Amino acid sequence: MKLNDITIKDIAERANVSKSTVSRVLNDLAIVNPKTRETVLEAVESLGYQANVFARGLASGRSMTVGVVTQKIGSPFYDMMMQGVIQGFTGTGYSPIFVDGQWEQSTELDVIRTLMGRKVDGLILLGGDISQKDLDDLRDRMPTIVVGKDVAGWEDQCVYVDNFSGAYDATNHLIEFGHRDIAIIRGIMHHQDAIRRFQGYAQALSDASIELDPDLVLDGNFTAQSGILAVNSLLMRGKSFTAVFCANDMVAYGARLALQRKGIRVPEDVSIVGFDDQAESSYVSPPLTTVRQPGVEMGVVAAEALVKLMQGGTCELPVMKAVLQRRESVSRIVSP
Amino acid sequence: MKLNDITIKDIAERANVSKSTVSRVLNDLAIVNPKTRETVLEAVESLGYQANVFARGLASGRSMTVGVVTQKIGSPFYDMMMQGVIQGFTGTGYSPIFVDGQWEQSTELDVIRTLMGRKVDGLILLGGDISQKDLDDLRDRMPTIVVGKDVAGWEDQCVYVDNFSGAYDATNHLIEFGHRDIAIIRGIMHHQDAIRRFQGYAQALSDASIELDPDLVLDGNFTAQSGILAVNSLLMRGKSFTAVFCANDMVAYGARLALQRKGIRVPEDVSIVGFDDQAESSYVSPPLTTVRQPGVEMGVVAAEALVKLMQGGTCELPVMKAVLQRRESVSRIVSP
DNA sequence: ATATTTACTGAAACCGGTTGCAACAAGCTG
DNA sequence: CAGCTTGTTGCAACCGGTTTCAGTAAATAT
Repeated sequence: MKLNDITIKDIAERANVSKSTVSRVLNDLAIVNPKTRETVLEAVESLGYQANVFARGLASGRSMTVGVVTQKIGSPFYDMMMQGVIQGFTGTGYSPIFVDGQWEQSTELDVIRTLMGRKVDGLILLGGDISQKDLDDLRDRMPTIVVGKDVAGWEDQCVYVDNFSGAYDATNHLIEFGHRDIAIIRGIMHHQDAIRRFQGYAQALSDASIELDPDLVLDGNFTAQSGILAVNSLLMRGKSFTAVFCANDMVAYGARLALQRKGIRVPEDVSIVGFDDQAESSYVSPPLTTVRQPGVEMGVVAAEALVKLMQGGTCELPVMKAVLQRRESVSRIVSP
Repeated sequence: MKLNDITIKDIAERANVSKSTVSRVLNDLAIVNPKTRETVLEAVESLGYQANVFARGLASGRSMTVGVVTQKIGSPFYDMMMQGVIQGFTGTGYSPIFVDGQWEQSTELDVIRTLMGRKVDGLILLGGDISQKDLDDLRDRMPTIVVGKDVAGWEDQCVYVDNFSGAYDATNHLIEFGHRDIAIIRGIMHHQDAIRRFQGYAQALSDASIELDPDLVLDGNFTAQSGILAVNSLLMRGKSFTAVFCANDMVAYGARLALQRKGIRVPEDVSIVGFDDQAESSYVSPPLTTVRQPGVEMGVVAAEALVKLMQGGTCELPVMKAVLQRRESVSRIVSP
């Protein structure tokens, strides 16, 4: 807990060497006599020396911090990724600084500006809406990893799950269980994931020769409230359906509640599938069948990749799989 | 998006003044001729100058960053507070750095060390286990705000809710609804909140002249899984009970699921109350009666207070109320 | 008119590291 | 033994700001 005002000069004096030598030992980027090295390290140890980040940053240009732009702190999926990012950086010497883009392109550019002003060594973008051009510019300036969406030409620097196939699998699961009238509550349709998920849904229907019924396509905004609204409007219109595929788990919670309020049972009367597999989904009633996105892992992987990138290496990003978690919110349709 | 390598020297040249004058204009801590000032500001504007944080930090000792120690990223309540903290700092010029203490005293001290090495200007501790002595030491070194627990002698620097009265109210609500055999699934009992909540529970029982039955006191660890375990063990022992007060909402989810698995209905057969009011609780089935902790607000308030503290002022911290949210997981007992 | 403030500005030291370059000793080569 | 590496180290410049201190010109006091 001791705060030390011990500088490199103190170490130098204590070890009877020059500041330069101490610096060399600390960064081992030059050959130092093993004995000298030992002496210096002892001095460092006994005085509890900790380098001043500012001095180091000023002199070297490196800051040992990375900027992480998230979109909405408190949203389950982004939180998972943040958790992963922190995890991925612990022990590497880099500290993440988190900023919130709030799903606003201008805010996002603003906060990135701030981060650059803070001289971060690298950037992790969790989702986000900024233009391809700005992204490309960014990449020229500093190591950057994008998480949660794929960007054209950025194959090596993107960590994302295949939303299309996740949605396809989910929809297909419903179809296999005998469902034909499958409603979808979509996400915000200018988000890539929302689009991909819708495409996966449409493809699965098409592959099963089920015509996509526009009346069964509802729009939402990833919140539970929007799930409630969507189901209510569906019910109001008297559309018949036996299953709902939701943009994410929160929407699924809302949808389930809205159904229950009308006396419609899940899954006996209507089946529900979500997307994300947030922590609560295993424990709600009924436990939610959903597509698991490995948010934490994505964060970890992104952090590790960025470290490699910042150290001048290249990184191999694994493909992340979205896998269907079958639980109890889907039931088999008994053919009449 | 432009990255600028423009230094104070460039501004000085452009404005035909010295570096010192530019610095004075930028920090306005000395009288500068309005005309000179104008010229400098124009130069700053037109060149898009942004001060180098390292140089500034090195010279002034201030870093404009604050350290935030959380306990578990991804845990709903801490996430709410983090969200609030970020919110509270936006626009103040300070950036928060988040680190994770992982509920380990030693880790916590470690990460605080790291933060000090990064020369943060202030510290926000979200929860945490470090000793009173270490806390006191810390406070001597730098502005510190503790969130989520009360510390003796730190009245002006703690933001916390009254867990005791929250738990008291929750338990009392159950009593008023006719419950007498009220089980409790406690949190980790060396956490202050867990202790306070238990005390509130005990007091409410005592005030209603209900004897506390040790067999109805179960231990958990704030996870849904521990809620399941607790309920199962309760059921196994054949104890009769009509209500369960849970350490937090996650535990409540687990408890509900375990009951349902045994065919016990909530709230018809057994009532449940949680603590935290996380976002999902309004939408689960049945919507969970719980005690709302204003996590986001607490974060905001903490950030604002710390800013005042760092600027040499003092701060007035409002008392945060934990208020009972009555929803549908509690039912009235019909007296026989 | 001279002395003394007052208002403003610049030179230079300093913050605590990193790094290019010179220096010096020891070991080799011829 | 002179000449040249090689290994190791220190000196000093530099990174880009802040801040002390002295200095100048104008304003006020005497």
